[in-house]
Amino acid sequence: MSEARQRILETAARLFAERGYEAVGINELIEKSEVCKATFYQQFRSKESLCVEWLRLEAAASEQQATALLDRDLPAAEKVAIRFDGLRNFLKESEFRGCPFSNTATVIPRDSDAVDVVQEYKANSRLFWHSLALQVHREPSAARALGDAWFLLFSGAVTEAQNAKALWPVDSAKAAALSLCGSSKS
Amino acid sequence: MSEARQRILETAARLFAERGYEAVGINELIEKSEVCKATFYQQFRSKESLCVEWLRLEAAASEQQATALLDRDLPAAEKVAIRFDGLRNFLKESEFRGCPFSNTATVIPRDSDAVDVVQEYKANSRLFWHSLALQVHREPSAARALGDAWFLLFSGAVTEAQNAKALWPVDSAKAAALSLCGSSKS
DNA sequence: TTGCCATCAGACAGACTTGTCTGTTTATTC
DNA sequence: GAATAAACAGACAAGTCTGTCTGATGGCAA
Repeated sequence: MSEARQRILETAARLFAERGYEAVGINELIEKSEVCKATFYQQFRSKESLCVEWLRLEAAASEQQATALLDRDLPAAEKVAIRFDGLRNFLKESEFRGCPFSNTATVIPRDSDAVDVVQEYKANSRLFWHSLALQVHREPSAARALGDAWFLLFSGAVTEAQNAKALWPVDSAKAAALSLCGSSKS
Repeated sequence: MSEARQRILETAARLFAERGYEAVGINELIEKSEVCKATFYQQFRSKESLCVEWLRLEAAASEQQATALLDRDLPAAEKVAIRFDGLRNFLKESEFRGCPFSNTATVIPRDSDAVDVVQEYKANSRLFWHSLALQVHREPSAARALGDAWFLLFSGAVTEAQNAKALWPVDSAKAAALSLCGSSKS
């Protein structure tokens, strides 16, 4: 990958995360990337194609993290706690920017390629919670119900922490998630 | 209220809900409202001030609906179910447009007055769930935990139904919400 | 040396945005 | 009938946006 492309992607990741995809213009982006406009359009067909690549990279990183957590030798409840603690840190450090995928999905056209990336990320995210739930329930349908509940609590926590600019949604979601986990262990 | 103002607000409610606040321009708005630009700017200081008014009206309508539901003479679990069924209908009819408040919050500047309206709406929404939870648990802290869990499941369902353009998040959230309700009834 | 290619620099196109302005028309009320 | 207020019509300002284009510059390899 060319150095220019690399710089663009790094800058985009930072700016898009900080202020959202649509609030960052190409002109600011290339300026902060120290790249001229022609170079940008040589590396990326359009702003949208940069968006797709950015989301793909974010998804890949997230995927890796999820797999690593799943593979650790810990009780499922512990992993659930770790996941919510990680969210807590993320939101705190990023000043409650929220989920890049959901946020981006609300501002792009319905037919954008980025929509597919968002949906794929979300599907994988749900699968992560399902896998985790299978470490609690052997019965598939019960595991799926538990996984979905975790997934939705997590998503709700991100959204409402972003809205309230506070951490209580994460704490409440974590508590609820753990209680779902504990109450069915017996 | 002048007829022009009324028409603007009605059109705004429709367009903003359909495509999001930032995707709708003033020019389209006044055209569809059959109102000329000078009239718009006589009725509203700016697009942002229209946004604030729109959200206030939405919040008031939602508030009214919530109060009506709370006051009905039904078991709490039934009311929870009704709330999620209502969400299901809303998403279906609106083609998964999601929560106008959360969606708008992601596209407006952090210092906009609309942010306050969003936060107030969300706070009231949370209070609704707390009130409902108090009909299950007498103990305040347990009720608050249950209410928060419901609130977050609901929020997660809205977000993920919007992303997936599917209804399963609502169904899963409803099931989880009812199981939380039922498991603690004893 | 010659050719190639990525990058730089930045003007430019064209379409959008919100918001202001001037002047005209219409309706209501005294 | 005249005065007042509101709405209409639409040009215009000033800025934004994405994306294209031309031409210069520097490095590398055959």
